[in-house]
Amino acid sequence: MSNDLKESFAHEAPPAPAALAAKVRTLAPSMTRSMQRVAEAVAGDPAGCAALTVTGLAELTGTSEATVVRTARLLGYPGYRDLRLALAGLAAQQQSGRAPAVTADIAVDDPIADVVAKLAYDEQQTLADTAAGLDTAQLGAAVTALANAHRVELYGMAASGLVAQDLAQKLLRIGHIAYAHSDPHLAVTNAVTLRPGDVAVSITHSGTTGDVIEPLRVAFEHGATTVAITGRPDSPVSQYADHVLTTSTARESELRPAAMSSRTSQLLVVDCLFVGVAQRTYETAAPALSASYEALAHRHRAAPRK
Amino acid sequence: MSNDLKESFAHEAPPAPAALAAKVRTLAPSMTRSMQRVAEAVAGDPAGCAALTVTGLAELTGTSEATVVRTARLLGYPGYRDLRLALAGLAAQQQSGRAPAVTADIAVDDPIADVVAKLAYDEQQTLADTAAGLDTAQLGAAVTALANAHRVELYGMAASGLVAQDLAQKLLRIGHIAYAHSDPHLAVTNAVTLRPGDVAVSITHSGTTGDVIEPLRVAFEHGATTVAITGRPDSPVSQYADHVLTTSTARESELRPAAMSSRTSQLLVVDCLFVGVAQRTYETAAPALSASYEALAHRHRAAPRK
DNA sequence: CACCGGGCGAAAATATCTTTCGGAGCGTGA
DNA sequence: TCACGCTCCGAAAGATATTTTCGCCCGGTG
Repeated sequence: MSNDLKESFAHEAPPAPAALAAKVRTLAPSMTRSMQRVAEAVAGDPAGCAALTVTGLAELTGTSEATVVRTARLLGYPGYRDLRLALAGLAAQQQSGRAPAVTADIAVDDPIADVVAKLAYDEQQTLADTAAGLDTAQLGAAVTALANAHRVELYGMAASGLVAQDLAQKLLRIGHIAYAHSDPHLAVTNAVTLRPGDVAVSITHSGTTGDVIEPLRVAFEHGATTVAITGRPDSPVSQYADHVLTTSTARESELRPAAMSSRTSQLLVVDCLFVGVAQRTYETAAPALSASYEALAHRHRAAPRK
Repeated sequence: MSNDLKESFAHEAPPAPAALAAKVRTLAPSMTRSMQRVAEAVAGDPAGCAALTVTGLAELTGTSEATVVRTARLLGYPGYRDLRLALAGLAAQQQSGRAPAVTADIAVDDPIADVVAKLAYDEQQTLADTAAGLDTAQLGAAVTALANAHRVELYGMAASGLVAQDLAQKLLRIGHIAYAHSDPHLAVTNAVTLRPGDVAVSITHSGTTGDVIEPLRVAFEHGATTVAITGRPDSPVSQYADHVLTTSTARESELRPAAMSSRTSQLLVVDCLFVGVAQRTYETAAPALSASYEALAHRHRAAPRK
């Protein structure tokens, strides 16, 4: 009961979240000298003050705990504790506000933390670009072909070869026959054996890698369904591709070779293919997935619970 | 003095500001039941929890104050008070930030366009989490070791094996001696030949893959510098690692195996290592890079003029 | 010069957080 | 199955931080 009175009196309903600096300015004139000192410190360095206890802030401003609490009250908070929380929030907002300042190229003398931030940002950008630029019709067609394929052969060299292997591994896990080839000779001889109903996939960022174009051509001519994953949809590789999936091309720099972002982009495409196939063949894919988990269980040491 | 030991063990240097959800996921498996309850509440409703005292949160989660504090510690904060501040910051960020995008799991009947969007978003999230959770001190140390290494050997199985190969390929391109191994037997026999000045890197998401722990142990015992890239910093693999680089753990679902996001995360770490090494050895790395470009030129067909 | 009133801080009172300690539950090996 | 040892967990003591109380001090005033 006595609470009712108390609450109705504290009509400063919403404690300001971010509009704190403004509130300080508004209320400053009505503050006493000591309180102004506190308010000033708070407005000037929210992050720093958030790290301080009442006592700490009192000392910093050369005042007392009581004054700090009074100031917090004046600013509309129930006490210092809540002001401090608001301060932490404000600091976090400011922090995140100036985040996207890392678009610059990576320089030789960048500190390691910047490298991490820039790389992460660039790769995020690459993912967004790829997703935006992906032709879902082509993707759907490719998924259909893969899902119904009797056999899938993947061709890719160097970094793209790893992407090919990644897809092969995943398709194998859900019971599809899929192999990746990095040896140009074997790739071609392998392509010769393909027939209608089989699928060949070539992965090349430039679209001009002869070593993966050849097997795709052979596969194409033997009647297999062919898919190209490339950053250049108008490149030679597309000639022999029934379905072309376009990866994005990010600007590269000396310290960030194109292989990096093209790989990210290719992997996203490959993941989409995989999930698409898994969806279409869910009946067999799901049990195959869990079976492969169990089969590997004994190769893992007991996990530490603590 | 006795403190030194204690602190050096708690090498989780920076209390996470916004990467809290990621940290919860990373550490959740190593948590006890009660602590998981707390972590869950915290990750689920940062704003709500920020308004609660230790006692309040303990009651909400049906646990005790002690457990709440323990959880806060595990997450890298000195105590609950600091976790609470971080929570307030997180809440403020979420408030100001845009709405949470398509966070839903991928369903069997999702149209292909949704699959693309969800995968892209999830991978972006993974990148952000990884970047936020990466310990730059450990990363820097690992880079230094790699840059000065006489020889680098990489161990990884299945998907992680591809990541290992990716790094090996890139290091080779800038003139470093680096090889990736996927054959457990060869890996161990190879590790035996390592000596001080050499570097061994094991990549395993679970941290429990015996096949890559063994070679790392052997390398460690032979005096080589060892690095572990894992999603579980407290797992067995870390035992033999001079430097532990933590990758993020995303929630997985049936159609989105953990391998997908862990691979993304691992690749970011590996890219950071590569760029770091390239920076440190720029004098030799730069010419090596352009030389390898030229060497491959003749394997590309004429690019289409338009 | 005595008085008054509000601003202010020291210190008590309270709330909150941290640590300690021992009991309960659980897996392990005999 | 039972005893053992282990870790997990919460109650309560102990330490900090916050809020409140109380009265001094200072400047203005009659």
